[in-house]
Parts: sequence; structure tokens; C-alpha cells
Amino acid sequence: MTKPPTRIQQRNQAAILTAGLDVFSQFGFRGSTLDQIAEAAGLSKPNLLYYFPSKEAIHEVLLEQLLETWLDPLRALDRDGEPVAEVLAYAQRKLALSRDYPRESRLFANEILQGAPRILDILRTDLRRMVDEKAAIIDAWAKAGKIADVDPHHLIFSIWALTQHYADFDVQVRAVLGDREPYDGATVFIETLITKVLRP
Amino acid sequence: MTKPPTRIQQRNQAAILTAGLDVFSQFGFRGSTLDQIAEAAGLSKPNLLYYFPSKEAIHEVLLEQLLETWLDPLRALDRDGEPVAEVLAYAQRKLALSRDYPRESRLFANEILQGAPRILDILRTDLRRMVDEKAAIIDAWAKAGKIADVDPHHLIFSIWALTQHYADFDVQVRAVLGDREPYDGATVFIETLITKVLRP
DNA sequence: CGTCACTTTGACCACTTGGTCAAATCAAGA
DNA sequence: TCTTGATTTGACCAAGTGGTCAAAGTGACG
Repeated sequence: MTKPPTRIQQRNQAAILTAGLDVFSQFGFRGSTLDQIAEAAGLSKPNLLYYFPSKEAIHEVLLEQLLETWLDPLRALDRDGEPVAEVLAYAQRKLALSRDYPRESRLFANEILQGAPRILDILRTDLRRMVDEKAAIIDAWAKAGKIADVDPHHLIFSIWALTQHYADFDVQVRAVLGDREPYDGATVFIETLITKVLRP
Repeated sequence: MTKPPTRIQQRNQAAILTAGLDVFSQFGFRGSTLDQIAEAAGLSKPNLLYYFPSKEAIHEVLLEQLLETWLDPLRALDRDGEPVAEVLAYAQRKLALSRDYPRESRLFANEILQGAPRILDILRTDLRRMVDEKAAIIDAWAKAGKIADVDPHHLIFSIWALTQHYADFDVQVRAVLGDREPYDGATVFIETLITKVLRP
């Protein structure tokens, strides 16, 4: 029998989560402070703790929200589609995530860098299961001669690496490119790369 | 007229730097504490501060040591070598760094994720200069028809992404692969990938 | 063995941190 | 308007933080 959230609750919870995403994605869990988050959310610290019981709770909600959508692009890889087009589309969806949700990508990167203490079991079960499943599809395509015979797990890793790099290492990419916008070139490059790799 | 370090100094400074690398690479600068580092080094906190004036100083030495060797693999890319072999060798050197120095890779990743506050100017000058220089070499190879015509900057980014992924996301890679060792497969996959991408 | 520079540490400090609480303020429906 | 529940905050706390310091301990060399 939970009550529906008031307008103020909605606004402040959203502000806190946005602020938390900003701060956590940059400094990691331990490197972030409630004061930072409160300041970024435009609230006082006690007020922030009126909406979330602890620092941990904010982080937890953010990670949950992230995991909810993080695997969607891979989930959509369809065994009945045209193989090269399917993998290409997957990579482009993943790259779009990096472009449109770089903070989420960095939040995830921080969690993994710290040893994934909060999501390790999910990685070992849900993620592993889905990757194995999709790898089997890719492997079947290869065995059928529809694409080149590449290691499907490392193909998936390479797509993760290539796409997330543009979000996680954004500052380095931009430092090297100067003014030039990264994502147009990245889109073309990754498409070329995958096409060539998969050509039988 | 600086005195040569005693045996004890050598041992303790090395222990502190190793401990600092362990801790900073996992939690980032702000997420790490002197107590953690001191404990990992087997020293008391005041004793640690006898060898380094501050937390910042330890981190600074580690970053300096890192940058000293981080660009060596790229620096070695030789315009007079055989193009495909040169790029392949570069990628393999970089992958070996990930395998043999994963903590250094994660230290770097943490610094970049946090916005590269301590090395941004180096990225914008030294790194950018070297990447532009090597990109020009790759471009010349492409124009000469020796390799395919790919965007050289994104080619370099892709090698960074692919290789560093195995160090930075090690825990995720292993969670997905289970017992299987990542680097053998990665070596083969990356070699295949680059060969195919560069084939004219 | 004595000495002196090098090393180590316990006690301490100011500041930050995550979190609490009672009291004050505010908003909306009766 | 009044009431009541939702919201906000200043003051506060215990633990953790980076860092200091004087004093004690130790090693190497004459």
C-alpha cells in the first residue's frame, strides 16, 4: 500500500539520481561524497537523505536502472536476421548508447574497475548466460558459412571495447582529436571494421 | 648533492609504490586512503609519510612512471617497416602491456574516467602530437595502396580500446569466460581483426 | 662500543564524511 | 482558514581522513 509520489518527490528524486550519476560516474562510489551529490542536486544533505536512506541506496538504484537497459542491445541480436546486419546493428546500438548515455557507461566502467563488488554475481550469471547464448548464434552463422569463423566471445568483447571506449575515454579521444567530433568517424570506422571481420 | 638511497629506502619506497598502484588502480585517487596504502605496504601511516610527503606525491610518481613507458609501443611504430606487420606488432605490444601490467592500465583508466585532471595537458600536447605523427604514417601507407584506406586515428583508438579492455574490464571478461584464459583468444582475435581491416 | 644519521611510531590535530534528529516550514485538501 | 502530512534545515555526532611532531629505536661505521 505505497502512496503515489508527490510532484516534489518526483522532482527531487530525479534530481538526486541525476546528480548521483554525474558524481559517481566521475569519481566512483568511494571517491564520491554526499555533499557533492547534494550540491549537484541543489539540495541540503539532510534533505537528500530524506529521499534516500544512504549513499549506497542512491548508487544501488543507479546501477539497477543501468543494468535494466545495458543488455538490451545485445538481447535484440536475432538469430533469424541477416548475420552481418545483425552484428552491425548491435554495434551501432551500443555506440549510440556511448554517445547518448556516456555517464551511464562510465558508472559501469567504475564499477568494473573496482572489481564489480555489487554486480559480480550478475555478470557471472545473467550476463554470462546471455553472452554464451548470443555467441552460440554467431558460431552457428559461422559454421553455416554465413560469416567468417571468428571467436564469438572475443567478437562481442571487441564490440564492447570499441564502443564503450568512446564514452569512458572521451576526454582522451577529444584531447587527441582536438575540435573534431569523434562519433561520426567512429560510426564509419566500426562499420567498416565489423564488415571486414565478418566477411567469410 | 642528493645522497644515494639506502637499502631500506629502496625497499620501502618500492613497497609504497607497489601498494599505491594496487590501491589507486582499484579505487581511483579520491577513493583511496593513506591507511589502505600503508597497510598494503606493511608500514605505519606516519612511516609512509616519511618517504613520501603526501598522498598526492605517491600518485604523481606512479603516473609519471606510467606515462614514461605507456607510449613506448606506439613510439616504436616504424614508417619504414612493413605496414601490416608494424600495426600488428603495435597491437600485440599493447596487448602484452595489458596482460603484464593490468594495474598500470587501470590506473590510467581511472585517471581518464575522472577527467584526466593531472595529465590533460600531456594528452593534448605529447600524446596528440605522437598520435598525429603515427596517423600520418598510416595514412601515407594507405595512400600508397599498401593497406586499406581506414581512418588512422580511429584505427589507433580501436587498438587502445581492444587491448586495454582486457586489463580494465578483466573482471567482466573473466566472469563471462569462466575458467577460460582470455589472452590467448584475444591475441588471435586481434591479429585476425587487424589483418582483415588493413587488407587493401 | 659509541655515535650519529636514518627510521619508526604513538599521540595528536583539524577537517571531512556519512548519517541523525528535533524543530521549523510549507502545501494542499477539508 | 485550519489542519495535517510532507518537506526542509541547522545543529550535531562518531568515525574516518590526510597530515604533523616529538620522542624512541635502530643500523652502520669509525
